[in-house]
Order: sequence, then C-alpha cells, then structure tokens
Amino acid sequence: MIHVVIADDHPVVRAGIRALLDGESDIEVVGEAATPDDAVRLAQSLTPELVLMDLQFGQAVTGADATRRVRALEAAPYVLVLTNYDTDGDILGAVEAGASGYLLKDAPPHELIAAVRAAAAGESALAPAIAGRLMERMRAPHVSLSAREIEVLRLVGEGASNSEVAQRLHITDATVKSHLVHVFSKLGVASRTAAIVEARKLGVLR
Amino acid sequence: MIHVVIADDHPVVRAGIRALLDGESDIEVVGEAATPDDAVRLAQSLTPELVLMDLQFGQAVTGADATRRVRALEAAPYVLVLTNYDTDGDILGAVEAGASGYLLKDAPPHELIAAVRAAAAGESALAPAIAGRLMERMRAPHVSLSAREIEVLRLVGEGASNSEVAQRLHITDATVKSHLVHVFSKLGVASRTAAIVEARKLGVLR
DNA sequence: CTTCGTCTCCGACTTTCGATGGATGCCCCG
DNA sequence: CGGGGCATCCATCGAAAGTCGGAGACGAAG
Repeated sequence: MIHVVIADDHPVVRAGIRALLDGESDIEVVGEAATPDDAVRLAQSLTPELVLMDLQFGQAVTGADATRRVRALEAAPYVLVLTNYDTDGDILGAVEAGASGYLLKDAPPHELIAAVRAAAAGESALAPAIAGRLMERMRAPHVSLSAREIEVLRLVGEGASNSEVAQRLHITDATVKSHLVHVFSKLGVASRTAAIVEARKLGVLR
Repeated sequence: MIHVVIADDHPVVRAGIRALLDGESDIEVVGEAATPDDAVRLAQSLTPELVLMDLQFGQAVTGADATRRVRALEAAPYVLVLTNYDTDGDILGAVEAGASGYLLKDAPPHELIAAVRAAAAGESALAPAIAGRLMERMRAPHVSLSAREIEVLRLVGEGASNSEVAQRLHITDATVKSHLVHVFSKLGVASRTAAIVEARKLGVLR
C-alpha cells in the first residue's frame, strides 16, 4: 500500500487528485496540505511513502523549498512535483531539491498513477515533455561538444578503435586523436574509457 | 486507452483477467482468443496495443510461436506472457520471441494491471520471481567471467587505467592486462572499450 | 599420483593511444 | 578588414594498452 500526502493550495486540485488515486487499491491518500509548511508537517507526522507537491503555493514559489525540507526528514518520503506549466523555471530547482519526478497537471490520469507508483518505488518519473527540456538545461551549460566531436565519441563509445573511427569518417586517425583530445579536455578526463563514462553521465551518449 | 486482446485456452482464466482489467478505466479488453491462431488473427484485425498471451495452449507449446507472429505484424502489439509456472522452460523462448513481459497467473491483481500498463507503454515488465531466474539463464551460458575478471572489468568500466586498476587491486599492471585479455576473449572483443560495451549489453556491468 | 583445467599472477615485446605542436579555413564582431 | 575564436585537419614521439608466453596454486577428474 502506497500512502500519499497531497500538497496543493487549490482545494479543487487536491480533490481531483484524491479522486484519481482513490480508484487505485494500492494507493491511499492519507493527508492533504494547503501550504508548504503543512506539507512538511504532514510528511513528518503521517510518514507517507510519497508526497505529491505543487510548485506554486499562493504567490511565493516555495514548492522546491518544501521539497528540500521533506527530503531532509528522517522518513524521507519521495516527492513527486506537479505543476501547470512545463516552462516553469523551477523544474531544475525541484529536481535538485530531491524530487523523484515531475508531472504536468494535465497529464492523463494513468500517467499520474503510474508516476505515483514509480516514484513510491524510488524510480524517477518525468513527464516526457519535461524530460527532454530538463536534460538540455542540465547538460548544455556543462559541455558543448561539436558535431564532429560527438560523432567521433559515439563511435568510440561503440568500441571502435581510432583507426576504425578514422576509416568510418574518412579522416586520418591523427585527426580522430585530435578530436578526442578536445573531447577529453571538455569532459575533464584523460582517456577514452573515462570519456565514455562521463559522456554517459552527462547524457551526451546513449 | 489501452486496448487488450486476451489469448488463453481456458475460458475461466480469460474471464478472470477480463474482470480484473475491466475495473480499470484506461484499459479495455477488445477481444478474446482461445487458440494461438485466433490470437494472431485478432491481434491483426483489432490492432490492440497489447496481447496477453498464455504460454500453454492445449498440448502444443505454441505461445512463444504466437508471440513471434504477433510481434511480426505491421501494428506489432506488445505481448505480455502469462503462465502458471515459473519453472517453465519457455520463458527464454517467449522473451526471445519479443515478449515485453512475463507474469505468473497468481500474481496480485495490481501487479498484473501495472504490468499491462508498463507493457503497453513499451516498458518491460517481468515478475520479480522470474527476472532473476531469467537473468541467470540469459547471461550464464554466454559469459562466465571469474570474480577477479569482473572486478578488473568493473574498474575499467569506471574509466580507470591499467595502472590504476593494478594499484587498487594490489597487483601488477601486467596482471591487469592478463585478466583483460581473458575478458576480451570471453566477450569476443579486442579492446577495453568494446569490452565495456559488451559487458553492459550482457548485464555483467551496471 | 598424475593429468588436466582454471584461476591467478607476472615480464618482455608490439601496437595503439594520447600529448604536443602546428596548419588551414570559417565566422563574427569591434 | 583584420585579428580572435573555433572547428577541422594532420604528423611526430613518449606513454599506455594489448599480445605472447609462461609460472605457481588449487581442485576435479582420471
């Protein structure tokens, strides 16, 4: 049984979510909070597995803050963030605060339910529309590999040797090495294997 | 809405599954098949997102076969395989035939429902009891790396150089290379990077 | 007890990789 | 327009990775 606390300043939204979740036999809504403070308080006293957290409370944008505080509790319930707009600038903040997932309020019911189950299981559940946007914002500032560099790195990541890469791209292996040197420095690593590991971590590969 | 076709030779089982799924608003059972041939036929004519497929039809074990044929259709519905026994030797066959998931018939209702949703979303849904067993059978025959070899490979997979691995394991880098040579030959590759790729594919790493 | 297989370890040789340094062409902006 | 920044390309040379052959340990068969 997944115990859930709903935190949203709008009663209608809370009721809607509750109605959706009440239809699921393995999910029980144990509390509702109308303010960030209440959300943290209920998360502590009711020890739910999951908190559904709105990002916009009244005027102050303290949803991310509340998320951080909830995640700092001893029981540390998972937090699933809800918002109306996928352009919300606080997506990053919420994720960094420890949110397991991020959903738009107009998501189809089964998507929300699936997300609740996934989040309660410790998995991350991002609305597809958001995942891409988020990824861009997370990795763009970090690395900006040129198209050619990515191309080379991708082949290396498939296990190709320098000469194989050179052949496939119709360039000299000296050139391949040069591209790799640049990739290494941009990724802050010193070998092809480490570069692959790092590239995967940053989402550049795979 | 997830449209489902149920394929099972036992009417009672079909009714049971239908009853379970009818309780879900986002799932609709659009057809029932009592034979593998019917299953394929309905999968083609009704174009469901998902086919729930029994492995045992009458006497012949053609569930895997039917799965293969269903997956070969133009619409290519996902296939979720059901069976009574987790010792069934055809688990592998079904998965290789393109089944997205594998469930025991005595699984709790919510697990089945969750599996249906997951499978319809293109995710794989394996009963935990089966996942482990399956994993063993899938990778054991392919590779049997020694504990030491895996240890070395794991570090290499983190981007470590031979000398770093040697230091961490308190052995010479000549020995590290030796282990890697064995790993390479067992995995059928010729470089550390290719080894990492292959090891990930086989589930040895990560 | 021997033989075989397997795992673990190692040193010396060859190949590949990565570092260094430099060339060209492109685009943008002061 | 003329330099600064960047992407792409290339050659050389020391360092790392990979190849080869073999040694010691240990257990399972023969």
